[in-house]
Amino acid sequence: MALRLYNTLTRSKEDFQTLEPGVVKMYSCGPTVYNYAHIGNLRSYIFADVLRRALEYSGYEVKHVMNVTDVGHLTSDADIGEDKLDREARKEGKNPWEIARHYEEVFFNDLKALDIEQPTVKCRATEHIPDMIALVEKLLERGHAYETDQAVYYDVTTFPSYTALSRQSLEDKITAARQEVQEDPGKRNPADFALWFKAVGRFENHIMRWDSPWGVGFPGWHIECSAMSMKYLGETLDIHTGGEDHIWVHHPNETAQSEGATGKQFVRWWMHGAFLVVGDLSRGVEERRMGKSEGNFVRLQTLINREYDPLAYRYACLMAHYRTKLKFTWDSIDAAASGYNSLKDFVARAKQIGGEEMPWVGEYRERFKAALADDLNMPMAMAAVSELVREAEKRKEYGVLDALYDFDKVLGLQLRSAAERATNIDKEIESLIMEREEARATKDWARADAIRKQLGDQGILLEDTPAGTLWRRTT
RNA sequence: GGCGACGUAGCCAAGUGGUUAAGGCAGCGGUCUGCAAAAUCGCUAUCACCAGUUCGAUUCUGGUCGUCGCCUCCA
Repeated sequence: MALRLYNTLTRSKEDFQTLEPGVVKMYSCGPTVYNYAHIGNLRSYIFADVLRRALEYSGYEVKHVMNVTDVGHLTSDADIGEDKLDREARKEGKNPWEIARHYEEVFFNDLKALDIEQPTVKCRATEHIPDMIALVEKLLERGHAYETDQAVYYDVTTFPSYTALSRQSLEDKITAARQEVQEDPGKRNPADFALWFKAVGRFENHIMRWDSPWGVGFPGWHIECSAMSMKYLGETLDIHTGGEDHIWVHHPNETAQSEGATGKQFVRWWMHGAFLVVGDLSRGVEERRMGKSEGNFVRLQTLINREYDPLAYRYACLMAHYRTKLKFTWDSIDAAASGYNSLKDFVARAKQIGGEEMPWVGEYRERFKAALADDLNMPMAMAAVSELVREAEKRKEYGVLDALYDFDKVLGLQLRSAAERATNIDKEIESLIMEREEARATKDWARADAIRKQLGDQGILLEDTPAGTLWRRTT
């Protein structure tokens, strides 16, 4: 199956092909582990996961690398500011490494709950400092970088295609827009960004620090992605994913660093996921990105506490295209939960009734694949799923599980295990159901209803259908 | 101030220069049903507004209004 994927670099959909036949080298910008990830962050990883699964579904082997930013980024612009990990560390009375490990663990647990495949390689920034230093040295050698008494900077004027991805002219940007921003007077251009910070001035007490050719300090906040992606995947990646906010700063910087060092194309497909937007959830939606200071911070755990299945959130994400912002409301997650539940109910029913796959199912297989191939149009793929289900019900031909389980390789909604869990009953319950069948045959409604009630109390719902009595666990 | 995106039914959300504008959720009415549950049928959108291009625009162009994002670490 040939995929067409939207490339931010060209702002168009292109026929996807790998550099090396059959193998996709894919890198995803991972989390900064100084706080919990919210569901907006997680949407990006669901997007990357669907992409990865679609590639695997298409027959590729995917080498997927994700970084863990445990160095901490600065809280404000440019060359000053408090390190986020340091700040959290002081607040919680732990050292930055402990903080980072905690949030990292929670993050990967969230991914697991969302049935997101683990990256082939997870790499921590703090464990790749020598790789970063080597890269900075190379950039210095090649004349892309310069040193001041505060830091080592990348000189963006040495990289002519710096704005190719962002398509924003540097002149138009406001620099030092915020009062607290203090620029290093040694910087040559406002857009120059740090490759290495020296532990001087405001950073004198920075907790995380390493030796380097430029003295004790810590790496800049873009260099890790260049160093680690090239270390594990080579100088040219097939796909690089991230949130759409990275189009203008982080990814151009990564490109400048990598291509500046190698002289080769860094990324062939840049792919960016759109934001989840949300407002004051107590009052309906005002479209606003989720943020810690916005009062709209929803974690996966928040959903779990409200008794939503994490996969209902995944389902909600699948109902919107990855390049379109998705409005999150309690109504929308309710809608997703209902839709997901009825899909699970259907597979449980189909599993019990069974049947051979009829030729008409082929049309839906084709529709699903076509939707997937068209830049991961999951809403359209999900529509094909819904219509497949409706068609099966209408025809009373339930041999559609092979197709649905096949689709689920990409959807990641755990349909097979949901069906198995829902229909798995022990001997005792089975014999009660049979007893009830006999009672119904003799119109002993009192006994039949008593058994229905008894099983209902155990979380087992019975459905009397022309095909016999079906059951499923509702808990 | 600069750049960009978006505005489709009660809610979420696809899509297209021209037969009936996907799908999900919610709602209403009917069928089926011992009960229950499910299923099924029907109903619910002049595609923000204005103008232009066109034989024809929701889809292209321009403008207006509104919303949002980026320009600063942030998915």
